[in-house]
Amino acid sequence: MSDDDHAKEVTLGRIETEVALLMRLGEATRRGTGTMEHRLLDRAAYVILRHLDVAGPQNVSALAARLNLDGSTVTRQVSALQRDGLIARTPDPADGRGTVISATPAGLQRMAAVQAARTRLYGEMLAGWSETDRDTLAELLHRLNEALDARNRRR
Amino acid sequence: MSDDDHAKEVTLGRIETEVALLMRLGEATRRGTGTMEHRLLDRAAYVILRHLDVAGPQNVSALAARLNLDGSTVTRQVSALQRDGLIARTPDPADGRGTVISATPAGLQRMAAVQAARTRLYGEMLAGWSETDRDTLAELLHRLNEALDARNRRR
DNA sequence: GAAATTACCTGTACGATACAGCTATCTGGG
DNA sequence: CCCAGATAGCTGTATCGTACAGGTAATTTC
Repeated sequence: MSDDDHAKEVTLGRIETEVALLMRLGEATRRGTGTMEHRLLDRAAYVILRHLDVAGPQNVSALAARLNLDGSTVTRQVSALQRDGLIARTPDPADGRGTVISATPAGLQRMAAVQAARTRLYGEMLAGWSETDRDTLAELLHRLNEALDARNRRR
Repeated sequence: MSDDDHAKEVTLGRIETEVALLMRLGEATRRGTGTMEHRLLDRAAYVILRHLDVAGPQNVSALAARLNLDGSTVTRQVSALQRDGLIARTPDPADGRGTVISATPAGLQRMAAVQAARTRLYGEMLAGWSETDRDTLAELLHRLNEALDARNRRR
């Protein structure tokens, strides 16, 4: 193996390590913020509401596909959200089998509160960072996610 | 709010978004690689073996504290690993209550295989990236994790 | 040396998820 | 136009990772 290949290998190993660590820490953080604002919304509920916010009302299958989840999982999550009044189910006028899921104002408001709390948290954590570094992190994470997503969809 | 503050807010929001997305994609990837090498080791097993590898034999409490997990969780994970011959439990000579957990050669080898498979995966995904970008990503992720960890420990 | 603490284990519960199977509906080839 | 197959969503069931509460044994503290 050339020196270059070796360096590349090392870097990839570091990325692997850091991503694994981030997943663990992220989980722990989510759990740890138990009684706080975060707890208003469990994980899946948050991502569903978020997606409804940016992508608009849509049916269960579309949500499942977009979020890489099984349809049954989304069905249950959506049921819980409906019970709490955070989303509404309406029959799909164009397809009798379908149900269109839309976020309610209460749902969007709740989601925005959680989002704000999380953003604030990142603000505290990254207080010592330069704006450039924060920007670069956002950008590289975005590209990493694109790569991961592309790879997931390919199979 | 000044323009600068606003820009900062936007960046933090992006970071929040991307981290959330990464967690989802990471989960999906882990699940998706069902029949592959990854499956040889479920998530917690992998991190435990990894930690034993870098930090050496230690007792359950130390592992739990380091991995931000409840002691009972580690106990069970360790039991499963022991059943599979990947770790060994020995009584702590210095403390009759304690059990020292150490990775077996089989455990280390299995862990290394998973690690290699994951690293290879990152290599494929990030094939189009410059070495500089990969390096920067590793570095920024590392710093993000430090920040997250510091914040978790503070409370 | 008794009281408080600690280490680990076990029972139990919960949340998120997947897969298999069901029903209702839709769609395309004859 | 009709039926065979596909699709949308729901429900039953199983698994995994995790936490919390409670128990027992060993250790530390005063």
